[in-house]
Amino acid sequence: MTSRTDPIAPPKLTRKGAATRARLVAAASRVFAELGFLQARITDITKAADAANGTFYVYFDSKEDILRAVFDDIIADFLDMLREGRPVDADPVALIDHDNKRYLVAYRKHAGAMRVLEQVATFNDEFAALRRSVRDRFVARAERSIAQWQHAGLCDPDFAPHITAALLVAMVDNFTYTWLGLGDSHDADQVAKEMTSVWVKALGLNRRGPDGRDDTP
Amino acid sequence: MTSRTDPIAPPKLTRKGAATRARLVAAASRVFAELGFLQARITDITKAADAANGTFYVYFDSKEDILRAVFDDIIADFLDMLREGRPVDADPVALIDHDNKRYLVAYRKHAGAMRVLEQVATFNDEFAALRRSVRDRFVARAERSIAQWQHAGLCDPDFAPHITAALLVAMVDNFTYTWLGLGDSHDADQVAKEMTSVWVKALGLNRRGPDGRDDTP
Amino acid sequence: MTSRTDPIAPPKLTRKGAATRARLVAAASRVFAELGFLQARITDITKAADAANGTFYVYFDSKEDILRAVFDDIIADFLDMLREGRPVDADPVALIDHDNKRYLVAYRKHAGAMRVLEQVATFNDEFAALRRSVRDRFVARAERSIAQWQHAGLCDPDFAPHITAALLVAMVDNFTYTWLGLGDSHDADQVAKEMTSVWVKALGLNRRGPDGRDDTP
Amino acid sequence: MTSRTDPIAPPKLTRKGAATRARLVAAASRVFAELGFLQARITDITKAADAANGTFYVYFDSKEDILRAVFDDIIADFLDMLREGRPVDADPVALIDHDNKRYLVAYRKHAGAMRVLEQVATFNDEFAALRRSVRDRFVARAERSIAQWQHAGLCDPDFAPHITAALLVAMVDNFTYTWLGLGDSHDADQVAKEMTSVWVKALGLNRRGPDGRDDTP
DNA sequence: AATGAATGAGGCTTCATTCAT
DNA sequence: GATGAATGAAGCCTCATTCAT
Repeated sequence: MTSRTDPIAPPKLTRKGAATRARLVAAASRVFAELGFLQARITDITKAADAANGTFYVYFDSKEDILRAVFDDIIADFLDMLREGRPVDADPVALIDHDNKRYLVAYRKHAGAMRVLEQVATFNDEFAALRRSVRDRFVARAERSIAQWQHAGLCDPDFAPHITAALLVAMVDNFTYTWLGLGDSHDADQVAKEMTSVWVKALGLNRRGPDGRDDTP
Repeated sequence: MTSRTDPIAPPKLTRKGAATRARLVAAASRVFAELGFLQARITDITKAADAANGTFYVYFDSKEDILRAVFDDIIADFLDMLREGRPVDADPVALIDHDNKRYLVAYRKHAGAMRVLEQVATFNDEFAALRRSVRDRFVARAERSIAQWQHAGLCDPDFAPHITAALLVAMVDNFTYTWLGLGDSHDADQVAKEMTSVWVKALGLNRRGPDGRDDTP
Repeated sequence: MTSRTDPIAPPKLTRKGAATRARLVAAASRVFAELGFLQARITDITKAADAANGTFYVYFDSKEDILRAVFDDIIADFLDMLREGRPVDADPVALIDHDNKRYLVAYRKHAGAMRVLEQVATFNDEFAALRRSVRDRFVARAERSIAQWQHAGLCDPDFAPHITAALLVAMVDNFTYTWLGLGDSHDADQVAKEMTSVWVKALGLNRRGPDGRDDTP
Repeated sequence: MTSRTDPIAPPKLTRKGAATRARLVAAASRVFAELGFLQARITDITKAADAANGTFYVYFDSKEDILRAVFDDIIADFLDMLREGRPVDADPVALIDHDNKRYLVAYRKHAGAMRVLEQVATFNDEFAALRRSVRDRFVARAERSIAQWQHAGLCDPDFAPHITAALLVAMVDNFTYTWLGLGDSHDADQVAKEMTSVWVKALGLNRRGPDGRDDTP
């Protein structure tokens, strides 16, 4: 059951059809965020989209299918936000700080959807894979950076990059989930600061000033 | 209708009744671990317990109710395992190392149930609260220790104990979930080592040798 | 499925057994009156009798069976109350007045059970027959009296005794049901007075004084 | 959840939908009349309507809900039949005679439904209220007429209109139920005649001839 | 393209009754 | 005689999905 959004077989939609489809996706996004995937009924979605029940199946094969479409949009935006404005050639600390802050911002924007993804991943293999792929991407990026920094003598050489990256990503990921997804209350600035601080200390990064000298006390 | 597991009104069961109830709970534990909560049907549980369908309702009101009973046992054991053998008066590093290792061992033992808890917590408020309470307990303990260490001058004084504790617990919690709950592959010894290492470095702990001298290089 | 109360095959009960059985019947009477037959569960009865579930089936075959036992007692008492103190050789009016009043008193005493009978009679042939037999007894008695009075020239000769008796019994029966069974509010003295009045006028009875003279104005 | 028959929020049905709904109501009417409310299963209704099981729940929430719809139709027709052709300015006797006869005709037409109402009223408060409201309407009308006649000097002034009206309505109501609802056998003409006769005599009505003179013997 | 009616598989739950002790 | 655990038939109801316009 391939998604209608499968780029291999792009469906030809009239302008009106595309609009209806988009309305459904937007409605689904709202409904899922509010009720969760399990609780949401097809009817809730079509009602929210002001469409007839049967219209749903003109564009989607199943609830999973429209969720896929919802995530297509959201995950793309989520990833875009993370890449956006990433400093080139910045020192490690600045980079980590930027990445963490972007993550928090992006997560806050899509907290509803992320919570849904967290839910669906617990019982659906496909979305478990999607959820994992998002994480793996971060782990891989972090791992790459860490290895580089180790190689360049910018941080401790004595730990396994992969596990450490996985640990730190788990930290960011899950803390953010409980905070923004589930409603733990924390001060945003402090969170960003401490989060970066843990990374920096865990990696044993030497903070370099603008002149390249190590300014660790 | 109150749960049959309500500690306020403990039902008086004959030996036989208690045995059947226990068989159902054990069966439910297995079935939930294998199929997940959502996928599991009452019938799966009674079949696994070799009981008639209606027997289920002699002891439990609903799938949620028996899950509660399953968790009654498992969470208690989980927490017991964490407390077990905790060194008294050990230095911080040894303590952290112990706690992390115990956590991993306990989690491995109950990985199935923990995965179920993770699932149910995404759509059921009661179990979301349970899941959170387990976490909060760890956060609180960590926070308490950290504050002590800060006060005693054993670790960095410059960070907020609560957020840092929450971050590190999130790390352990979620890494363990993806590793033991979802099947990421990692080397157990290495995980324990790096996990503790991140804590130690994040907290800026001074590792003391047996003679009490700071042996940080 | 014959009742355990079947007089043809009287069960031999020990003193203790008879007591338990009686406790169950009494409990059933209360429970049925409070919840109605349909709503009442066997469990409600045994609980009210402070007996174990299975004990019920030591003495009764089914819910219908114990209801039969409940009615055995109650209908007998109901009929006894009606016969009790019936004046011999009284004039028709006094007789009618007495019968109506006794009916109201007896009904009030057993209103709960009568309501149950009314309910059960709507779906169970056996109890429909019981309910009808109670009524038929009254109709027959009234019809007999009326025919006598017609023959004796004490009332109008121009109406069919059977239908008129059935009409007047329906009136008493059903008015009493809605009043005492369902909770319509009326003044008891007034009801008795008007009820008798309708009978007297409907039958065209000549009220005789103690000296036997017609005292109709 | 409000009933689909809620007049406040009338559902917009297509012609086809309305037809299916009507088929279900008609089927329910038949099934209830034949089996009684309690014995009837949803499946019996959908089978009789030649519809799938789930179709029932497209239009109704429960067995009670469709019964409401059945009664919506039937009670309305029942009441219409009673009003139909009521003589204006007729003398009391003619009016009573007309009302009684119409009642018998209307009841005969809807005997099945009335028996169902009698059943459901014994355990369901809503329908108990409906059943009572039908009766109260008659009592109120009778009471009004009686009071008028008393005021106009057309009948005895010495009795309480409300109780007497309630008594006479109980008579008609319940006699008719046992006769047409439960199958007592009586001659229709004779019933109507005696029924009216009891009313007339109970009320002490003076039968006026065409010239307005009292023609009571 | 859009509609909304129709479907029916599937799981839950009750509780009268039976059983083993 | 008394117990209380065990049973399973029976019917309800939901809702994703299909169908016919």
